[in-house]
Amino acid sequence: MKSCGTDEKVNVKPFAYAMSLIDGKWKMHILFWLWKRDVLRYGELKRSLETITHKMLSTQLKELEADDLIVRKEYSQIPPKVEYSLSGRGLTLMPVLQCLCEWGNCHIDDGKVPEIINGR
Amino acid sequence: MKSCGTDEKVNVKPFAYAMSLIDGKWKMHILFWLWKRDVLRYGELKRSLETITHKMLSTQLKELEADDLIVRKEYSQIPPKVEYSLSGRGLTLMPVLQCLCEWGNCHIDDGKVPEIINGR
DNA sequence: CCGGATCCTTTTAGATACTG
DNA sequence: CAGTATCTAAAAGGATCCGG
Repeated sequence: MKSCGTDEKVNVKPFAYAMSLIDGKWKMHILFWLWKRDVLRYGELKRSLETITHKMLSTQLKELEADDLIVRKEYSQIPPKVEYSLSGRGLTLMPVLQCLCEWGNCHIDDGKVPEIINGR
Repeated sequence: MKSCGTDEKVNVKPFAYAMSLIDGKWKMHILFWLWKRDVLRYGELKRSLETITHKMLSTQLKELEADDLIVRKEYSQIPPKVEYSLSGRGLTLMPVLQCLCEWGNCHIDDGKVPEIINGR
């Protein structure tokens, strides 16, 4: 039974809000790797994401940090060393990624041809 | 305890595969509305998404249909009538959206300022 | 090693007009 | 009503150089 009138099953705003934080092209992928590896330096992250460029990585990292989804830890030394990890708030988002991973596992070979996967 | 060697907590490919299906700018939003409303005509969908353009909507719908996440039902009549809904496969993706909605609900007023929300 | 700034190319998105 | 096609404007992306 649904409450008649203004709202149905789900509300738009919480969804739209969550989407606005993660809809950058690489954000989910960055969160994924930080989840998988716990802590990564800038260069490690770049290598993990393979095809991402310098510019993209730094802008996306800054936005994620501004939204308090990741934490940036800078060591004052030369050469510089910067480590990234999930923030507490970022961690709470991991069930979503978990869910997505499970879905991928179940459906990756659905009969459909995923060229994306075979591609590289 | 993690299996040492090649893989850790999670695999990349299932995640990358899932991401590849939903990373279009409007895809998640379209799936969301079809979930919320069950069935929507082309025009209804367009109104629901508010700022989406004609072109975007049709291309994203075609891709979602090609990936078997939604179903397009065309009535042969004049004026034309086309209804969109989630496919069986698309439905299995809803736990992910559910999860995202719940996260949004919990974090939408985290103290952080979501201009996105206040904006309109 | 990290990452900001710049220039330039490619992609994407919006507006408009047109068809069945 | 539900699209497609075309043209143009805007944004994203890549390469490179520089500086802490």
